[in-house]
Amino acid sequence: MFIISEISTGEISTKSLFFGFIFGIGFNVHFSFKTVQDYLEQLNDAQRAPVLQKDGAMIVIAGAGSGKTRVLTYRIAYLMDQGVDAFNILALTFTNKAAREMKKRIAQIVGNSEAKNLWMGTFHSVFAKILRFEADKLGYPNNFTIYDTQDSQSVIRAVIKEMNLDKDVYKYKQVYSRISSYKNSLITVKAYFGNPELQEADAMAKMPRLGDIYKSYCDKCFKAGAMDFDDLLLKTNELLTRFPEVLAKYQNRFRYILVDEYQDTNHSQYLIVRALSDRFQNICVVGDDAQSIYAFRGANINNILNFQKDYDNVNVYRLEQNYRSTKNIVSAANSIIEKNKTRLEKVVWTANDEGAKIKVNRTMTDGDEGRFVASNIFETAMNNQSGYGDFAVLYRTNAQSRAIEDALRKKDIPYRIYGGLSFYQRKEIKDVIAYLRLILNPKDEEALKRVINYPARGIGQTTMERLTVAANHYGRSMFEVIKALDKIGGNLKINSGTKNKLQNFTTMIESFQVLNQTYNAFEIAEHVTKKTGLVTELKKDGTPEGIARIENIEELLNGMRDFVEEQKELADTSGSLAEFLEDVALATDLDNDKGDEDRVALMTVHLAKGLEFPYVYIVGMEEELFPSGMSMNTRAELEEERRLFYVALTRAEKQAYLTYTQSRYRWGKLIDAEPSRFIEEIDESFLEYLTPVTEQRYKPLIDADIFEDVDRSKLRLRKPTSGTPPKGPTEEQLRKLRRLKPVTSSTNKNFNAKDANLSEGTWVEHVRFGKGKIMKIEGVGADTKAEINFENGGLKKLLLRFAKLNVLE
DNA sequence: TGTGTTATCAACCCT
DNA sequence: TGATAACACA
Repeated sequence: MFIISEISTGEISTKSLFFGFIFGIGFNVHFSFKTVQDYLEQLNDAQRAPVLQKDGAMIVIAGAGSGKTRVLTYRIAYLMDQGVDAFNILALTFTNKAAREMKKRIAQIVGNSEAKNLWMGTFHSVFAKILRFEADKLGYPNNFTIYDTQDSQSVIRAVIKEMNLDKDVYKYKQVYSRISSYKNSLITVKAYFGNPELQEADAMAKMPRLGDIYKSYCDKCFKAGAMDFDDLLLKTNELLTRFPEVLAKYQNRFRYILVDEYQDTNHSQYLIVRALSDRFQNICVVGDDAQSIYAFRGANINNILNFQKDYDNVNVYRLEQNYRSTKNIVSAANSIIEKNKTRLEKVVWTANDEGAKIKVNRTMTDGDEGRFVASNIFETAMNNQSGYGDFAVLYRTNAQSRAIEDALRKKDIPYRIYGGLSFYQRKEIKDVIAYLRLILNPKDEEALKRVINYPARGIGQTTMERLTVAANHYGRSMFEVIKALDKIGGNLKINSGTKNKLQNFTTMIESFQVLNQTYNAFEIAEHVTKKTGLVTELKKDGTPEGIARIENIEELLNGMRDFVEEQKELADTSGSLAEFLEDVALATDLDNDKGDEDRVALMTVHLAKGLEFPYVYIVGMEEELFPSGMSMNTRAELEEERRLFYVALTRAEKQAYLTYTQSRYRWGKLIDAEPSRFIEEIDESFLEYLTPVTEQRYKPLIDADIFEDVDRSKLRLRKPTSGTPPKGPTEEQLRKLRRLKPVTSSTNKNFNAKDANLSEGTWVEHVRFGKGKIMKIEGVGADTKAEINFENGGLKKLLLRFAKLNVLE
């Protein structure tokens, strides 16, 4: 027992010896070997306290960068050290990636073989697993398909069409999001029809048939043996409420529950946690109300705000020391979040260096903005000898990535875009996946519709419609109808040629099913891509796009091979197709990240939650964009945008940049923009303006960049269509540009109302509000405000140095 | 039935 | 602008 002799710490439980033993053998025989106690010493007092409270309910309010992941990992390790069986611990995280990383870290402390037994993952993946096990109780097959958003929306579109409803009134995306929010609030179809208020609300929104759509949608999913994302939570709730013995089983199993990012849980998730923790009440939730950014998809910030009321004797812990960022960044972020009214008391501070001020930069166009970011990254990387992996560009919407990408590419700076159209959403990938889905669940109508005639097999629209009718009539899936064509074919008007084609298809799928019993995911997929003719089809195509698609399929296959290899190392899994598909269905964009590339990261602020980078560029700091124009109607919405900005800013370790432009292409049009109010909200002492607000850089009315951008957009056209003459700015754009030459400088600090020819009684025109008369001017310099009565917008008070006004003669 | 072109429509954040 | 549905045509 040479290992034990190395241990110098006084009190060690046998368990930690045991874990240490495994750890020592498994990882490093020469080791500097550590015990759980050693790790505890790495925590500060505030972090250690929640780790050491073994039982009971507790909430850890963790400021940005305060080491909450450490607390969670060490708490789990400590529980195991105290004799809690890994099988009895459930840890729910926000992303799969977070779960994987945490598991890895725990394995380093307690040993791989024990960590493996932890239940750790996102709500969706953990309960998908449980549902697979218990599906029959709810009438679902245990090989149920998980529909993604596209699948769900496609079903809804079909329902709307079937019911002969006006698709302009019943917009499928809107319908989907309404249904989704019902599900997240646990309003089932039955509950919906039992609640006149809801029906009335939908009627008011001109969608009186919403309930019927909802019902039909659920029926279709059920028949297809499919659950959508929201079902994974809704059905779990159903399972736990309807079957007390099942509830008891999982309560007994998950004696210790930990929930990360608790501020972003929705009602459905909240109830699951409540139910599971009800018996033992060993519940630890971690979160930061200041970082709650998912209200738009049903997250309820009240879950964290009210946690103390939900359990007896809740201990509240606060992590307030930030280890990530400079004093400047922390203080700036604090000055922002203070503006929010609904929040828990907490003071984030740091012992780190003062650091550089946050740099604010203004440009003329979004193209300029991209070029600024690119050259700044280039210079900073050179000057500080940093790798490109130290940089992140964060934006509010995916559409903004384009200008940044263009600029980075021109400078040959390597980058990686996260999110957007993810790998698994590409057509060719979805096609392969659809075949694989059909193998496991032939009732999966969305998958069937997708591939039954791709590659072309001569099965057309008419045939499909006839099959749909028959499927509805017999209450069977299309696959089953095809199988039974010989018996019912007569009434279907499907000729024998078509019948043959259909049956060839089902026979092919069935042959795959047979193979699936002996081969792993990778082998099946390779066989499928060959046998179905998918690759042959793409090879025929021959275009660069077609070749890229083949490469993507190859990448998918490589990914599957890796997956199978990885699963082999874990004893309890086999790398089966079923396991792979579940992974894919619930994968997020971050999950594909290997993290080993030295590239600039481009992503939305939402995606950046939980990450950190030395240098962060927050671009598009403009009104209507950040804060988003769609989220400025209520105080709650605006506060969420502010929290989002808080999240963005607190990603930065050393240096943050805020950039905005004066005009930007949006929706294909050049529109003008004003700087975001969030820049103003930061205490000025933390900011440094790179484009001094006093300096008036002369810009010609028609900026060269504008032409450049217009020209580039033309170059992007794949096929230069014949004869269309090159277009400069349209007459309308020119008119707008002329009109918009601001009378009041957009950033002039020494603004003087007289110089701008503004006085009480002057008639002016505003870009958005139109014509109006100045009623009153108040304040001096940068703070000069005017009260203007707009003909269409009513009385508004505008800060003149930002308002773009035109004097009307 | 398949293909190429035109018209229309939507446009954030995401498991 | 770009994605996709609808449409015209071979």
